[in-house]
Amino acid sequence: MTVTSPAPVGTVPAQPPPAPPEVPPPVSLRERKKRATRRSLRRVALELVAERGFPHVTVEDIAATADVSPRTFFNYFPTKEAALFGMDPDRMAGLRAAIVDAVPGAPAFDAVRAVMTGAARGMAEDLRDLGGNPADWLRWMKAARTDPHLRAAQAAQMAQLERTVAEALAQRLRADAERDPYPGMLAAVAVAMVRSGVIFWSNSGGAMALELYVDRAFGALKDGLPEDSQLRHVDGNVTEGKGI
Amino acid sequence: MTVTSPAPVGTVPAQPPPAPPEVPPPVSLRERKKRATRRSLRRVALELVAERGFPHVTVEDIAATADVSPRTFFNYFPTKEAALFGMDPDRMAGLRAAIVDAVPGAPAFDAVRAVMTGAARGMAEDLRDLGGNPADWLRWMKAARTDPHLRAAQAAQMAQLERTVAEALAQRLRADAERDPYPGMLAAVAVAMVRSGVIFWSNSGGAMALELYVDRAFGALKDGLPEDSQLRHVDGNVTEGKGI
DNA sequence: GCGAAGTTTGCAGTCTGTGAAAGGTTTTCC
DNA sequence: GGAAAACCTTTCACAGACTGCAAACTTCGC
Repeated sequence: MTVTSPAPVGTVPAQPPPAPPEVPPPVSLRERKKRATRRSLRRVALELVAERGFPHVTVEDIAATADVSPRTFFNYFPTKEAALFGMDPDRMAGLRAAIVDAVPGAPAFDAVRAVMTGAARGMAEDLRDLGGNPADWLRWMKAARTDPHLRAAQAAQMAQLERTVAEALAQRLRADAERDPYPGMLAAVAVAMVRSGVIFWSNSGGAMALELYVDRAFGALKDGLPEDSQLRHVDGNVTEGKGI
Repeated sequence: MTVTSPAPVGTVPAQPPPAPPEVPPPVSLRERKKRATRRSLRRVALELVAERGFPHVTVEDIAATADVSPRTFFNYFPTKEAALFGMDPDRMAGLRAAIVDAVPGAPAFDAVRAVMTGAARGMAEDLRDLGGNPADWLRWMKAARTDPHLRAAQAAQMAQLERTVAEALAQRLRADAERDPYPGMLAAVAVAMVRSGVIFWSNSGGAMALELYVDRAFGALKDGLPEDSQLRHVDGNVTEGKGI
């Protein structure tokens, strides 16, 4: 898996990140049922929260709508919030592996950029899979930014993601995460760029693919976060003269 | 507010950020009591959690130890977590104002760097004020990074800080936070740098002032997060050859 | 088939967080 | 000074998140 060709440096635009190692065989009945249940709970949770708001949906509601007992809900998700934001463990593990192995020899920044961009695509796909129309998710994302409860929940989730990324980076760089600030900093920044991408993707009404926004955010970062990057022009609406 | 003087660019190192507008007169008895209660609750919460771990401390414990009713606890903090990590609203407002007004005309990056560095000093002072010996907080900070509960709580708190910073930046730049990604991105990155600073400050055993770590993190960021920055050498332990 | 292994469920109980109303303090204004 | 107003704390009652446990049920591997 070692790439001998000169590592592509500079912009690594949405390069199909080494597809997370597909899990090919083990799809037993049991496994399929579990996945179905998980997905069902997630879908229902999303729907109910979208229409009533987080505080007005109880776990009992979700469970009932998904036709399982409330106790089962907690077999799948540790908290009510997790049903909304939780990445499933498999995907998380895939992400981790991808960061460790992606484009060996390339700078960590570029590797993490490529991987996070790919992860963004994955998230968008998940959303699509979950059904519901785009208008729904956009409304939903807005809620996630508005409602304090949801904000907190999302933050917690992002923190977990960040930790995973940081650990993977430390491994990639053979660094001691306790002593070396670099992996943690890079992880923090990378996750921040993903969040930014998501926000502006949803603000733009999902005009372009999510991954493009995320990749752009990384680009802007690499350029030193210039106050007048192309990001300013997201929807062709060039604003200017914003002070220095 | 278009600035005509050549904007000071480059490092703006730990310039005493325009001291948050001191609240000079209104220290009525009532106000003093409230502050005492808040501080007491906070201190007790910290202590108990430090010695027993977050899940083994109930709000009832905290309230009892602080000699108030459990209901009163919730008059001060919306959640159990908030007692541990919550910045008080005054300080938050001060921060916001500082970002809007700091070093008028300077690039937003430099302004936010200066203000966040100052905020870091404030945090360190708060910790000192709260009493307990340094060893205690260091142990505490470690716990905050280790325990999943605490991590989540801290993340939620940081999200709130980030939002405040983003709004302040938008105001400073006269940007529309909905359309313009820049304030949000910069805020995300700035808060990430503060967190990094805190982490490495605590890892280093509080050797140098917290603000220095935070300022360094900003410096590293400005230099494009080079994989071999001086940050690598935090404790004189130069590690090398970390892949590209 | 059949036992092992894994899942779902009901139950009982703890803890967080909130509204409402009553009882105390502090403040404000004659 | 002293009362009325404003503000805080407390008590009570309650909804809802979450957990441990043991019984009932499915799926798996042979």
